[in-house]
Amino acid sequence: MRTGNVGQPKSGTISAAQNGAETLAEVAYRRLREDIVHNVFTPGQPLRLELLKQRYGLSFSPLREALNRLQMERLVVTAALRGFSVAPVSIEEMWDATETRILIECEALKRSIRNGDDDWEAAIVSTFHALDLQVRRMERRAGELSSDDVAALESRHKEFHHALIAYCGSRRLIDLANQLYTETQRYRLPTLTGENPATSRDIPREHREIMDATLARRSDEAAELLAAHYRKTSELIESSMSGDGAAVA
Amino acid sequence: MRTGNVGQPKSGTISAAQNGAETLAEVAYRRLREDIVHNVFTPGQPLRLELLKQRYGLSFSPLREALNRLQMERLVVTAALRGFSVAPVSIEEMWDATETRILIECEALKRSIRNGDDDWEAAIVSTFHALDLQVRRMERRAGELSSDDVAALESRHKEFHHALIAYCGSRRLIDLANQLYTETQRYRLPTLTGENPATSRDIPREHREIMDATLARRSDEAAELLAAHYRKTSELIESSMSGDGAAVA
DNA sequence: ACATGCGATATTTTCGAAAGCAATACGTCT
DNA sequence: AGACGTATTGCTTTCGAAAATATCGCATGT
Repeated sequence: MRTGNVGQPKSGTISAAQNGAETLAEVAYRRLREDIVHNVFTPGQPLRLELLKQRYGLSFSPLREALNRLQMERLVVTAALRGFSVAPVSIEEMWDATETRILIECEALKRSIRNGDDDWEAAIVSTFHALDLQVRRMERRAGELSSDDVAALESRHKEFHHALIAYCGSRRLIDLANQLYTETQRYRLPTLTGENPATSRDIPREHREIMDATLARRSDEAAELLAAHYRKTSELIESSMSGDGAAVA
Repeated sequence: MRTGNVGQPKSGTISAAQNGAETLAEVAYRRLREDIVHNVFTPGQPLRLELLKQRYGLSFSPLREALNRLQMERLVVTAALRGFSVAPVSIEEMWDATETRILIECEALKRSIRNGDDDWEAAIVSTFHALDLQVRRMERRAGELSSDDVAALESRHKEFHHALIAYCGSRRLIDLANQLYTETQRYRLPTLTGENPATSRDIPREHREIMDATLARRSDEAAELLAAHYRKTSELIESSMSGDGAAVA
C-alpha cells in the first residue's frame, strides 16, 4: 500500500501525524478540488471512479471520501446510485455564491475592523503590497503569462482578501469565506485567463481603496467597497458568459 | 450485502433511485448525525469504527463516508491518522454558531419578506399553529413528556423557523440555516429535556411576535426579534452550562 | 528513579474483489 | 411495427481483509 518510508529509521518518538502526515483521502481531496476549480473537468461531467483512479493513482476508498467532502462544498453533486458529477455552473449559482460571500465577508470585515491590532494592519499592508507587485509584474510582460504567474496571482489575491477578515474572531465566518472563495473561483478563472476585455476597470485601485477604508476603520465604507468589488467582478463574468455562450451551463 | 428486496418483483421500470433509494452511506450519515445531536455520544468522544460498525450494523466504507460529511458540518472532527471524534462543545463554539446563524437567518428573513407570497404567509401561519398546539399539549401534561413529544416539538419548531426564511430565494442561505440549526441543536436539547428553570420566558409569545412582524412586512423589526430570540436562548444555555458544570467541555 | 528504545496490540486507512443497480441492447409477443 | 419484458454490460456501492500507523506496556541502561 503506502510504500513511502518503509526502510527508513523510525526517527524516535516523532509520529507521522506530528510530522504533518497526509492521508491519501486528503491528497485526493486537494487534487480533485484543484482540478474542478481550474475546470480540468467540465461542469456537469460525471466523475467516473475508474477514470479518477487512473488519473490520480488512488483507489476507490480515498476517492469516495474526497468526493463526499467536496459534495458538501457544492463542488460535486451526487445522485443516489448514479455516482458523482462535477457541480454544474450557472449564472444563478454564481450570483447566489457572490451575494452569500458578500454577506459573510462584509460582516467579517466589520468585525475585523473592530478587533484588528497592529499585526492585522501589517498583514493587510504586506499582502496588498505582494499582490500589487505581482499584478505589475504581469502587466509588464502581458501576453506571455506563465501558469506559475497566474497561480501566484491567485495566491496573493487570496491572501490579501484573507488578511482583511482574519481578525473577525469567528472560525465559521473565515471558513465560509474560504469556501465561497473557492466556489467563485470556478467562475473567475476562465475569465481571468481568457481575454481580458480591456475593461475600464482598475482592480489594484479598488483593492487600495478597500485597504485604505479598512485601515482608517471606516467600517461601512470598507464593506460597501468590498461588496461593490465582488459585484463588479460577477457582472463582468455574467456578461462574458452570456456574451459568448461559452461556459453557460 | 444488501439483502433487502431480493426476491421481490422488479416492479417494471421503476428504478430504486426513482423510488428514493438510499445508500447505506446516507443511512449512516442520518443516524450518526441524529445520535451526535442527541448527545448519545459524549462531545469529544472518539468514534471507534469497530463500535460504530456494531452499533449500526454497517461496514467501514459507508461509515467513513458519513463521517467525512459530518466533519464538514462541524459535528465530527478528525486528526490525521487518529480517526474521528465527536466535535467538542464549548460556550465559545455555541456563540459562534449562534451569531453566524443570526447573520444568515436575519438576511434570509428579510429577503423572504421581500419575496414572500400568499403561500409563504399561509405556511408561516400554519407551522406556527402546529408548533403552538404542540407546546400547549406538552404544557398540559408536563412532567410526563414522552420522547415522541419532544421529537414532535423539535419538528414543529424547525418547520416554523424554516417557513420564515423559505422564500429568501437562496439555496445557500437555507442550507446554511439548516446546518446551523443542527449545530445549535446540540446545545439546546440538553437544556430542553433537562429541568426548565421556570424561566420568565414566554417562548410562544416570542414566536408570535416574530410572525406578526414578519407578516406585517416589518423587516427590521422581525429580524431584531429573531436575533433576540436566538440570543436569549443562548444566554440561558450559557448560564445553565456554567451554573452546573454539566456539559462544559 | 527516570528517560529511552523496543515490542505487542489496537485502530485507522487503504486496497481489490464481490455484490447490487442502472442503462442499454436485444428478443419476443401482440 | 410497437410495446413489453429480459439479458447484458458498465458502473456504483459495499464488504472484508491486508497494510500502515499510533499507542501502550515493558525492559534496559544511565
